[in-house]
Amino acid sequence: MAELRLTPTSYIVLGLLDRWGEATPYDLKKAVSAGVGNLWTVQHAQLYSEPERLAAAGLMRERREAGGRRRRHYTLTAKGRRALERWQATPTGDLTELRDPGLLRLFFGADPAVIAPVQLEAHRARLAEYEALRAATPADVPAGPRLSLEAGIGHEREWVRFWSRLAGDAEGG
Amino acid sequence: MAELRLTPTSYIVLGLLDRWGEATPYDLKKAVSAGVGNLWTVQHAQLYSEPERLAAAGLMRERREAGGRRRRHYTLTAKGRRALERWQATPTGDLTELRDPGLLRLFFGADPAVIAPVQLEAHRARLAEYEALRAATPADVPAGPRLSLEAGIGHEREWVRFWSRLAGDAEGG
DNA sequence: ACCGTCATGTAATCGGTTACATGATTCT
DNA sequence: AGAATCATGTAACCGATTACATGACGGT
Repeated sequence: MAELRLTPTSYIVLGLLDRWGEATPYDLKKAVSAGVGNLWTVQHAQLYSEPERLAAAGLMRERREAGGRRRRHYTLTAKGRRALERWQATPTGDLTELRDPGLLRLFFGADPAVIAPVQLEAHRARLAEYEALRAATPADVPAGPRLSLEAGIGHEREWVRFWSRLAGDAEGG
Repeated sequence: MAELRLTPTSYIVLGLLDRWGEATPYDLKKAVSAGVGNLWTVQHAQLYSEPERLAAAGLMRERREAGGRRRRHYTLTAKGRRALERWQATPTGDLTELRDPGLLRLFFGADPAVIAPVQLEAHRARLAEYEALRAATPADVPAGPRLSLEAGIGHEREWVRFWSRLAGDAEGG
């Protein structure tokens, strides 16, 4: 029940549990890949340690299978749900950094003609993937994931614009 | 001279040193704030430990002041410069994740009417800052930083579009 | 039978963040 | 003279990544 800092990873676990009702770390792993993973990756090892931390703080309950694999199943406690809701209701002025590996190279003097084509292709592929995902999205998925996907698409388009111009310049020059 | 993994932080240090010629950790801190910091933040404590790591691997040389503050001054070695150049010349297909705290809340069901206005204002402020920066940029800054700033502006515009729509929907609905 | 790939987890390492400190300037 | 901020570092902690393992299952 000690104090602990809640990180984005914590809220990802809390948020997923809120939807799933009950889940093992492996369920969480699958859930991450299926959704949030596009927006915020979590290493699978953390899906074992983080619920443990959260359980120690009383935000989740652990049930251990008696036989066989002895899997751990987690569920939110009321306290956990409150923490999640408080977080959802608290707007942030925090902004992400770009933290883009290609752009970092560019910043430090890499030749755009070298960087741009590879980045361009990677972003195009991702954009296509997102758009396919959107096309395949059933009507009943909640607004959150849908909007996040829209955001992702918007930014991928922006990257494609950016790197296209650089790749084009190199080619044309 | 042991093997070590070079992280983005490493390349930031190498890249800055390459421009500055020689610098103390505090110089690096100022250099980060002035430029790359907008794209990729580095905690100041790491600007003490990272050069040490790099020096141990032979990528940089350390000179210690004899008296007074006994500051450490670092310069690139030939090996360090080679590492930097190799990195610059190696395109990546690695892509960043969005990792946006506001979007994460949205994903997990936060109310856009709560999140959007605050995010919108923050992004507008940042956009204005970037545009001011661009306006004030002297003609002789190298292409790297200039292009990075362009990328930053593009993405901030995208965020403003995104959150505007959500804030507007909430208001209009 | 063998191979690959899910499924499922633990352990160790390490980079990065936070906290702690203190002298020097500048401002009121 | 005191407050606040800048300058300059060190130390401790911890979350996250990487590496290491092993059993089950589907296919050739």
